[in-house]
Amino acid sequence: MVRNRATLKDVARRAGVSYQTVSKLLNRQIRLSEETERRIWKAIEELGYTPHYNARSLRAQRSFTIGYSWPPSPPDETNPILDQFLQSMFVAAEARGYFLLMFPYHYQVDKQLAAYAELIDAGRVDGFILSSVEYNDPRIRYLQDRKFPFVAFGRSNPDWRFPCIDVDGGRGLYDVTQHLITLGHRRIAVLAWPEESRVGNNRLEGYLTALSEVGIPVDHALILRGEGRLDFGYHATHHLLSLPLPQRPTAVVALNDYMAIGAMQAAQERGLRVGEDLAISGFDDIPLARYLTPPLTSIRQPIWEIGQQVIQHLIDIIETGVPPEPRCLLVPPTLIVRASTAPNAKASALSNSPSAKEVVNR
Amino acid sequence: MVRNRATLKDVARRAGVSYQTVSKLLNRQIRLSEETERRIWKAIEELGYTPHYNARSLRAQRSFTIGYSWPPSPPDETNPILDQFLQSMFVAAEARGYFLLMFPYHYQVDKQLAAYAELIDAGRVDGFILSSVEYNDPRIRYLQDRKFPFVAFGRSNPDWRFPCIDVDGGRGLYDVTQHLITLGHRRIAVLAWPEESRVGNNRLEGYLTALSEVGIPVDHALILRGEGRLDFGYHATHHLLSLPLPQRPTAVVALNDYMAIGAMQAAQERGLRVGEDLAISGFDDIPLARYLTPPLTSIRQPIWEIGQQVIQHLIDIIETGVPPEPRCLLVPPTLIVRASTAPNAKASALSNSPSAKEVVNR
DNA sequence: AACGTTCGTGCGAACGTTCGCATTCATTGT
DNA sequence: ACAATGAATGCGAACGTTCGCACGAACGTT
Repeated sequence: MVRNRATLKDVARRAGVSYQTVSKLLNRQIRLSEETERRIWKAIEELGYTPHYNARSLRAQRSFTIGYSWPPSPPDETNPILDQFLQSMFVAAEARGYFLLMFPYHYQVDKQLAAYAELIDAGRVDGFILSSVEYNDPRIRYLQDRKFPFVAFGRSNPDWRFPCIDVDGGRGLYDVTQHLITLGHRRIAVLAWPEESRVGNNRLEGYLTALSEVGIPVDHALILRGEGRLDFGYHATHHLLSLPLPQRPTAVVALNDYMAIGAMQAAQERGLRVGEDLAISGFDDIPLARYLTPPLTSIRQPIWEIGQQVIQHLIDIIETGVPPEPRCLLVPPTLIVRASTAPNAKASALSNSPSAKEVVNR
Repeated sequence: MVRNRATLKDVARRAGVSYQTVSKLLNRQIRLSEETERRIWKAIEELGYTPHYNARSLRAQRSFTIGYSWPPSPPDETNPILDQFLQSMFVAAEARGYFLLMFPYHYQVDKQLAAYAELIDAGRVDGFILSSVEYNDPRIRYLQDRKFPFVAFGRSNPDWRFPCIDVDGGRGLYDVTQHLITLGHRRIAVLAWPEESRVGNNRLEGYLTALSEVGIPVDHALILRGEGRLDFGYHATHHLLSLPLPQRPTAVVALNDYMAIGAMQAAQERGLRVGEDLAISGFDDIPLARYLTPPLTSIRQPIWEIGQQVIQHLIDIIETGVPPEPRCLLVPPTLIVRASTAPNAKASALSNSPSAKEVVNR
């Protein structure tokens, strides 16, 4: 291992100043004569000097590091936003001189909190990003208790005040439901998540609002709850399609794309043409959605933007010491209309190939 | 921010010893009288002492941190193994007291190397994990030059010597090709990657070996190369299916699941029953594979195991200073046989629902 | 009785920064 | 002409560890 590090002292010696002067120049805490400054920069250049991270952090009591941990996805699912979210966060962090530190996610609460505590006590991180936030999330309670900086991607209890950013899933569901209503649908089923799911409830609200706005009564037989897997979408849709005709839905809104795909399979097995005989929509806009037969209408979350915001916000809190406004920032998702909710047979047939053109709302 | 850190000196004072003694006890560099040791542990416990990371690293000139960066997946694809690979790596790292540091991937070579150089010079990492390694990878050259520890997930130039672990993609393709031959197929097409693709070439070899072993001549019209996208699989398969009957393939082996899905769509559009009229297989075994209609035969990479190995190996190199054996370790993937390569019509029809049972080879 | 050995513990220094205050020197106002 | 100002730089200390060596006591050996 080649360890030829140049230190501040080396630079200073070569530039003929004291090493503290160099430090201050680098931290912009001082104004030097043009001449001296040039000499110092030259020396830095020539020696290829890079400040030593641990020394700086030790003295400054700051780590320029942000901790992040997330629950692994189950073996039969892919996390559709992970890659983009992470990439967006590094880029935002790098721009301000920070890096991300990753650590394992523990489901056991005490182990989980111990992991956060250790990183804090060891001075390894200046703040955390939380995701997959649920009701009564113990991490939020803990970090608030310790007054340690964090920003959450996702909301928690409505009466808690903490810095967070979330996709307005309710808005997404409102948009797609309204879209279906405009197409003439009146009996719209929804494949939802369990009642404990905070994200699920937020989304469901948008559906209910859209219905009530135009005076369509809510039919609770059309709201089915499950674990968000493809199987559930498949079986639930079979169930819906075997309801007596007057109650049978003409459209199915799924809270994620996997359930929507299951729904499509069920419909196709029964000989229904998706988009014409039964409209189906998803959520997440996974890459595959546009390639399905027919292409799936879905809702795209502005993940890149969220990664940027979440990091900027956290660094602001770290560097100013004060959360500017601990309210939750909601960003709207985008409805992507494709053939699975086509207005009529013709549109559906035309867009049956992978190169189908898409309609993006907003 | 509550900053009530206890330091070594606090612990030492309370236990009535010098702080260096406490340090040595924690690092197991010393044997103490039972009595003293108990007092020290008690003090540590009572004060909730956690060693300060930056101080330790500064003195020890080690960061207990591993750097990792990977190319973001294009917007119309999901990285099917990212989540599991990362999770596996943190768990392995944590077990040995390390964490992972993530940083953005730059496509421009000089920027890319600058990122690696800065992390090294700043003393932020003790080693790197590389992935998406290609021929003549500049990162490998650079790190070897600097004699800085790293382990690659993936091979590079055959004549380069560096520590690496890779999935034996050739073996995977050998297995699936042989499987198809056993089912009676003789004209087996392959949807491959561009010639510059190292991974693609490794895999293709297995296909060629399997054919030559049973004396089937290679038909170059059946080897189509493209970018690994769904569209390519779709169009290539349409092309294959319009070949004159004697040259037309009865099976299509795709180098990833997305191309396989495209192939399935093309076949179905032409009214062919996948698994009966045309066998199709993929690679990666994405979660969706088992839910397709029919379920897709694919090849599963032992990602968890690779994450573990890659980290263990790197930490061994870091801690001993010597790469034990710079050869590439190849781990075999697993062939998952499903209905898309069913031996006959009956099997195919039976396994047409999401709950179809799977056959796992090896 | 004198002499190594081992055990348990302590001490001073160093890792490479940043921070606060002190110092030098030229410039300015009166 | 002299104190007061300000600009440019230097100095010592501190951050919390780990490392190498030294030291005294207890013990068995010659």
